[in-house]
Amino acid sequence: MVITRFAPSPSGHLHLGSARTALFNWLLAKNNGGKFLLRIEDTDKERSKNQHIEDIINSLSWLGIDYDDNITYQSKRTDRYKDVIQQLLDNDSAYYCDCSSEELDRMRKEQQSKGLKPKYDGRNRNKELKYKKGNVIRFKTPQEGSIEFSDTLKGIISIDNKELDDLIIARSDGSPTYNLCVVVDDMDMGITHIIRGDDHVNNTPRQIHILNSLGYKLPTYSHLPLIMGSDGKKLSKRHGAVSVYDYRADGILPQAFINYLSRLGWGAGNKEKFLTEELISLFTVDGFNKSAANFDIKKLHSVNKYFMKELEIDDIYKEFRHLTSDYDYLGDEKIYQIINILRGRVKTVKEIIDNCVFLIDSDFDTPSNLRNKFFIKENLLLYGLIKDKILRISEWEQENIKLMIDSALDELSIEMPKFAQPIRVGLTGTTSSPSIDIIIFLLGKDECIKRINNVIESIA
RNA sequence: GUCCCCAUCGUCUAGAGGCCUAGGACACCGGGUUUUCAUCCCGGCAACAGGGGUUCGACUCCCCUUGGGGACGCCA
Repeated sequence: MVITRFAPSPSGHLHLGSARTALFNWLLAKNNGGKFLLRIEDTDKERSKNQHIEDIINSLSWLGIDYDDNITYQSKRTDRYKDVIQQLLDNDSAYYCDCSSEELDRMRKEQQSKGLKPKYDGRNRNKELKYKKGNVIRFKTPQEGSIEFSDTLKGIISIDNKELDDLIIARSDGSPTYNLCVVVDDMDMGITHIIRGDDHVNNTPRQIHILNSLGYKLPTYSHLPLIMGSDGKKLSKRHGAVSVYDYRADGILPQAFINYLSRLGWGAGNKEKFLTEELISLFTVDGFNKSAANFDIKKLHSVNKYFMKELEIDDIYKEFRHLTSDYDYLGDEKIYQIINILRGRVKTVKEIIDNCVFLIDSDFDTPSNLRNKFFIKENLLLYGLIKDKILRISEWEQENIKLMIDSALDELSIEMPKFAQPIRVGLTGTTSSPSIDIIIFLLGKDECIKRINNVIESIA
């Protein structure tokens, strides 16, 4: 059975790149009818926060990425790690080292000044030091030959063992380090396929050496190139939001986010748009791209725009309610109406909210240039007429409002644009809005009258 | 600095030696529809980093150069 995992360290919000890693691992498991496991790498007590764990889980669940079995917490597995470290010590694959941080710093500086790659030189490797409080434990990396492993994207990667060094597997306080924990966990969890960021390529040979000395079968590796910013540089805050949380706050739909993320570094022919179910059936590691992809917010918005139109209204409603409670008093029916009318005009859910402000606030400010242009004596007749006609509508339906507008145009004998703009500005304070009949319908009779009265007053 | 990886339109990508006059999507530009704005529709601009090989034939294979990314922690 295919078993994949996502193993974040809870030191911040779920990052865009991590979300993509999670997604691909999840897709691989789903496509194969396997399992997708979640593991929290919280061995760094300083940086790990419960709040971040919660945020990561929430973000995954928002994206629709669910995990199987229970969450594994590394912080709860120290006994197991210690057993394995002892096992490595016993079979001569590890040793104690008493180098101080200062000594190591000095050593690295010296190496760098000679143009060498900074790494531990193995000075205590054969001293057979005994346990002493404050010692670290290092793994005995083979010193000769090279190590090869196969990566589904990159093919065979070969690294000279001389490039590696004896990495620390237990800190001076006895706590296990990342590379050790990863190996033990992947082994214990039965992980068969690992999809992770490119930045781990250099860890892989180290992990394989540990895996080998423990006698465990290697998983299949896929190392994805990292996601870059729009300028091809490392993705960071200055490129905009980097956490999934922020994109939700900006009104991106989870389906759109999944679609967009999946197309960064992966593809299935020319296919651009798909829902999660289809994505699962389409997904294979063969679709991975070898070169790094740049994150483009405009494309995300365009994908989101597509889903704003295509999805069920409930999918949008859900996000709408998540983002604001300002409109609760309007009632669900009205909110559905607003969403339906605005969804085809905007890129994000947040824009729906931003663009329907005129519905709650009748004291909006109309810019002076618009007032000067439209709130003039020549339009008094027009405003008076529409007020009169609105008052006389008995059944408040869109169809009747349309008929009312038609007859107003007739009586005034003017073209639609000449009529619609003054009304639009009077009712919304802007020159850009949905169709005028829809606006009148949404505002309701009383509110329309109130606003038109305000306009008439301001002219007089 | 040392090692590892990568290289098709501005961006995401299609392309597995002849199917390529290099396709699609986003962005951009132009036109149309429209009750303003947006949507929508149609059209256009636009790329195989450079140099050597291999081959009857290279975007596709090999090498070098250049450019980009990553790693080099008692972080993960």
